Amino acid sequence: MNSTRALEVLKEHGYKHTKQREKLLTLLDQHDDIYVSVKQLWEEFSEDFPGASYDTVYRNLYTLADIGILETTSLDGEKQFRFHCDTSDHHHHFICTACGKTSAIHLCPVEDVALSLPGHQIDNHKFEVYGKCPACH
Amino acid sequence: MNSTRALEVLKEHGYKHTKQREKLLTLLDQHDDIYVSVKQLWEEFSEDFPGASYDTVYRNLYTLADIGILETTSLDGEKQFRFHCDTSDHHHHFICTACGKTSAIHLCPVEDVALSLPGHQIDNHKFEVYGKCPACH
DNA sequence: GTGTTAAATGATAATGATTACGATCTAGGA
DNA sequence: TCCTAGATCGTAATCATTATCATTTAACAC
Repeated sequence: MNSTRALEVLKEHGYKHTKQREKLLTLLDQHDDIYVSVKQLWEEFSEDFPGASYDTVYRNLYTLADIGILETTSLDGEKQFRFHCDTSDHHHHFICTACGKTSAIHLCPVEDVALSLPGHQIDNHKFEVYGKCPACH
Repeated sequence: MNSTRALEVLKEHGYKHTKQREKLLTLLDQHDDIYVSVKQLWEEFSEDFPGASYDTVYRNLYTLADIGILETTSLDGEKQFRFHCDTSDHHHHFICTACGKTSAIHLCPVEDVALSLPGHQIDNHKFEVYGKCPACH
């Protein structure tokens, strides 16, 4: 997923193309596969839009997550955002706790778990691995 | 883990035995293997200690988690607590989103993940499965 | 049992993330 | 160009978490 494609998806969902959204998507593009906090994005955003409402950044990030453009996680009680991976296969992420950089993990045990929990209805799951990426290690 | 053993562990760590801590542990005992929020515990706690400080419940829960008596998770941005499992083997949890009840999951893919991420230093990981338990299903 | 002291609690408020709301502005179609 | 729904701004409310400090209390020595 990238900003160009994201703008199309926004349109498909009836959302308008605004300068603010374009800027926000550009920022997300720059962070590529790195999780970024609302606060950091708002700070970067404010360089181009002085006095920008925190709510604007916040609301748009949640909108983008809602329609599947972004994926989120929560680190230390703070939500983090990044573009949703393009790959169609189900996968998870290693997350570097130093820089936020992520690496895909292409194995998931949830199928096996389902077998070991008869009578349980499984709605979703979370599997994340934390540590230091090669660059930060 | 139960309240009796927990009081011993508290003592081992140099913490005092107070009526409040005893009550809190009793409450956790009653919830057994169910994740409970600070707020709910504080409400139940307040029945015996009217006007109890929220901070007392909160602080003690974090202390108990620090010394390994409790384990925590975060649901909808709210921390939840339960007694740490007695079993010494590494495991994870299925969590019922309706009642908070947990079931142990005795398989973990983190070893395999480590192999697929050369150069990464893995510090910890989170694997949780959410859904409805047999009773709530 | 009494006194001492460090720790715990109560009362209150600060902090930070998230969410809400009304007024104003603007994108996009008529 | 005009109109209108949607977006943004400015501000503030809400909620979970954390801090502060005076008061109380558990644990220990005597």
